[in-house]
Amino acid sequence: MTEALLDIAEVAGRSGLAPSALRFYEKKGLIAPAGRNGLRRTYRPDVLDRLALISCARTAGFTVAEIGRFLVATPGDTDLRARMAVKARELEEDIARLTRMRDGLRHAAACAHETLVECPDFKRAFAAPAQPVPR
Amino acid sequence: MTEALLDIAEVAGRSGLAPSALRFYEKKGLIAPAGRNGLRRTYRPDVLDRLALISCARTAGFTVAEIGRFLVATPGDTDLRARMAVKARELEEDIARLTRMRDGLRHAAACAHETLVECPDFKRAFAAPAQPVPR
DNA sequence: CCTTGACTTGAATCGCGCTTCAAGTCGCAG
DNA sequence: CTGCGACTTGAAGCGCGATTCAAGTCAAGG
Repeated sequence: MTEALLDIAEVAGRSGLAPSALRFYEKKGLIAPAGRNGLRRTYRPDVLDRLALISCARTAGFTVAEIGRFLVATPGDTDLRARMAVKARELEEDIARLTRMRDGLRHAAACAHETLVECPDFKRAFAAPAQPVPR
Repeated sequence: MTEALLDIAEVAGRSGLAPSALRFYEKKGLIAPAGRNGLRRTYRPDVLDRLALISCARTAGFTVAEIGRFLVATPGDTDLRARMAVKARELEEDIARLTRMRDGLRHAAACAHETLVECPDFKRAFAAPAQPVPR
């Protein structure tokens, strides 16, 4: 356990993130090094969990700022809990959209219309509820 | 049917996109006006379907360039079909990630740990298979 | 001690997807 | 014909999420 701390390069390697990204996240308050070895940042291993979470949230469409807010959440922060619930609902919609898109793509990879746009099945997948605008 | 064509403002209104976005998409080859009325672009009504598709694809994470490529796809373009299949598989993963994220958020909105990061249930939701790196 | 080479910093740059802006052009009502 | 106002253009700007760069600093090894 004398080697408990990870060098930034180590963290970069294991997390799959660039060192520059780690510094970027630090500047944004998402992570913090445990200390330094000379100038070199060193991290506690559990930063890897945090980074996994961050990556996941990023690819789920959260902005870095949002993630930062979530990461400092305490149980008393009902405001933030509400925001989380909202986000969960938004994710629901995103999932539905992605699912439609996936099905559309699957069909598109198989159907035989001149161009995608002419495939009625494909189009049907995107009766997007963007702006109903009846008239 | 003498009024078959839509003015750009009309299209913007019905599609929920800004006129500037329409011009932007045109520059990128995603859409084309049917003609002009003076300087004013006019569109065939079916451009709305196309725009719905585009919006959907955008929110599904496709870049404008990708969408452009998909839109000109012909049945013979096996390359592109392959790419679509790949995209469909990627979407699958995205959906899985979003689902995990949603579940994590739902839990987070309810659980009672000091900070999110300390909630083992929450963390468990993100055993991200980013970089396994066994040793 | 002096080199090596991986890190450090802040600032600049990039790619994407638009939006905004200044300046110009048109159709149409009066 | 005149003026209004909604459009046109190309170019510049913006927000985000990083990456890249130049210049500096450090620990360890020869």
